[in-house]
Amino acid sequence: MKPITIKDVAARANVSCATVSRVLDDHAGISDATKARVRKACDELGYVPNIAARGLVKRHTRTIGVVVPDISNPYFSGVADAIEEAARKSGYRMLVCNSMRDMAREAVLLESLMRQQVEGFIISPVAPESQTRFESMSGVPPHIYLGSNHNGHCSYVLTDNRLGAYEAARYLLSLGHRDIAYVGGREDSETMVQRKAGFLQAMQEMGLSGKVYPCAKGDNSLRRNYDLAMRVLQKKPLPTAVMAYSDKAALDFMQAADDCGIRIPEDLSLVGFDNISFSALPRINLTTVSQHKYKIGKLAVARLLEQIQGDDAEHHDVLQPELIIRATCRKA
Amino acid sequence: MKPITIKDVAARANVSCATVSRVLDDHAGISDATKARVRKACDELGYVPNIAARGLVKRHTRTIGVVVPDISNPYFSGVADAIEEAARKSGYRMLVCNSMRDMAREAVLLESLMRQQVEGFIISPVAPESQTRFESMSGVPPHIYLGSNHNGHCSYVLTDNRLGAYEAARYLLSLGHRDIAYVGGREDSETMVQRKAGFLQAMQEMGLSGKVYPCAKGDNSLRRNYDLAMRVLQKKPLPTAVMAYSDKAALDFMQAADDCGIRIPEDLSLVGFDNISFSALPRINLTTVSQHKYKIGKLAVARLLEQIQGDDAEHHDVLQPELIIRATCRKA
DNA sequence: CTGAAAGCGCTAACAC
DNA sequence: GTGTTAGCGCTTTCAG
Repeated sequence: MKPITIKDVAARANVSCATVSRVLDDHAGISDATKARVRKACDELGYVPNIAARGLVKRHTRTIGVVVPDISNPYFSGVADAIEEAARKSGYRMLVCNSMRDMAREAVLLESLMRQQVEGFIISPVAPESQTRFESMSGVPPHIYLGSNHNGHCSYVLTDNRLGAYEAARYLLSLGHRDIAYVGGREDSETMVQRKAGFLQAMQEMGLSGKVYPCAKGDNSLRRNYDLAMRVLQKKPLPTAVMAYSDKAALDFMQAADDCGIRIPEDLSLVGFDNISFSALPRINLTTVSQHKYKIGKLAVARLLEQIQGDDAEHHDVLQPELIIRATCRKA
Repeated sequence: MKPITIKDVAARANVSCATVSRVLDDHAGISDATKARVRKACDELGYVPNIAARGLVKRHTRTIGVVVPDISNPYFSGVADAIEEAARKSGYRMLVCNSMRDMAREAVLLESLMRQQVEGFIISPVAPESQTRFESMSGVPPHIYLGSNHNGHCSYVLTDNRLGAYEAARYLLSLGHRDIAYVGGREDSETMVQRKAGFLQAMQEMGLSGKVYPCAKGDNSLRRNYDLAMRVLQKKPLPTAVMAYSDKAALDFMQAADDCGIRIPEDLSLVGFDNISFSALPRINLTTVSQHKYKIGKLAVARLLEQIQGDDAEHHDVLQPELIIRATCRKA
């Protein structure tokens, strides 16, 4: 049972392929009679147009690619959902890929997306070097960066990471904490650099020096945050508060603290970053900095579509973070 | 800057398109000299083959579709990850879609996948009626069902839902619970029917009757589980234990219990189903029934590929669930 | 209003 | 070894 093509439909409706194509594309100037005949033939045959063939001749695919470092992280799946919705509303399809924080894989994915003739893509790069690589490639289609892993000379949409971390640190400070540790994040990530800078700035303004414990470079293991937390939890004296790079890192930290019998917030205050859905869970109730996933996705699609339509201006969209105070912090 | 085609490469390397095609496809019998020349031209031009054009002539796309009801649920994103990995290892690409538990959307997605000429798909259907619909359509490619939402006359891979629920109920019973409520799930879901049956069977074997509180039909709101939990938590007397349809529902139940000041497990024991990653979080520590996401995904791909290669036998793969005892249950 | 023909980028016979 | 040709399924001139 080989696939039904436009020819089969044409034959059955006693018209030419051109006519079938026209009614399927809703062209004006077709008699109602033939229109009906063609539609009927399509139904009877169960005809499904081959979108690739169409793309070939139309020279567009109405498809965008999305590549995120970790799709099972609710932050990224939330953003991807928002992108999908916005894209669909504009008649575009979305292809999502998971780079798994691996630059080599990221490059492979990008090429794969190009082979599939995406008209553009939205990427949350593994590291700033990703951009360098893209720029060295030829024929890279329009794209928008998500987050801070780029050199600034490009279109991007991000949450003000520095500000978010700054505000979180200020909050901890206002609670009387002075010995605050920053935990998690990879040093080769620009996002990390900025969050760390916000943290350090707030500390310095108080004449304090904050300690930073980044992830070991190149360690992408699932346990990396947990292991790191364990190391920090051995310190004596224990910091009175911890700012985690992300909610995911914060949750792993919480796990480790639990396993050590260190209570949060009684013994140690904790704040995250991202406001993923699971941070609002009962018992977790993580105080965190919120990024607006929906706005980010929507804006990224809008910018990408502008770029696809020929707007070659650089757009820098910086969204404001919001401190969500829940239950993992208390007075020092 | 229009896209580079095989012609451009051919021209630059002073060969025919056919030759370029041959070296790209690693055909035997090409002189090393031309091979090198072609490769060089590709690099210099930044040529990226158009996979759609190739698919047109090869009459295959090496692509499979996956449709899940809720990609932001870690259970499904876990399965999708496993599918992607298995597919990639066999030289296939994966397209994931999110039906959002909406049958109409599910149908649209399926057609969209067919337009994209997927060679087959793996679907976790919204409801058993989905299958009826697929069967009424013509030209539907090979496919594998995930879970229980089908009539059994098809290839599927699932976890033994009845057994899983049965074992969870037995566990609760062994702890001395007698007043157990089953909460969540939609009644038009076959998965629900089976889990409910396992629960009820265990109860009946003890001469008990279990109460079941399903979600309101058609309610896909984010709050549905929470609202339902609230209703159950108003009951007097309160059941001493609750079996939730899924971990997600269990987590929402926990939230509601917290908000009511009802303690888990002190006042009420709770068990979930799925063993999503977040159930192992500190403080959550949900006792649950585990489905093996990785095995499920891998097996589904293997079966689908067999089917694509012409094996038209029906395969029914039923995986054993595993009760994961954590900290949300205690003696009645 | 509709058909014939050319061609999108690529590969697969079949020549030479 | 390599080129020529035809054609995958579709849309789009250009005629009529």
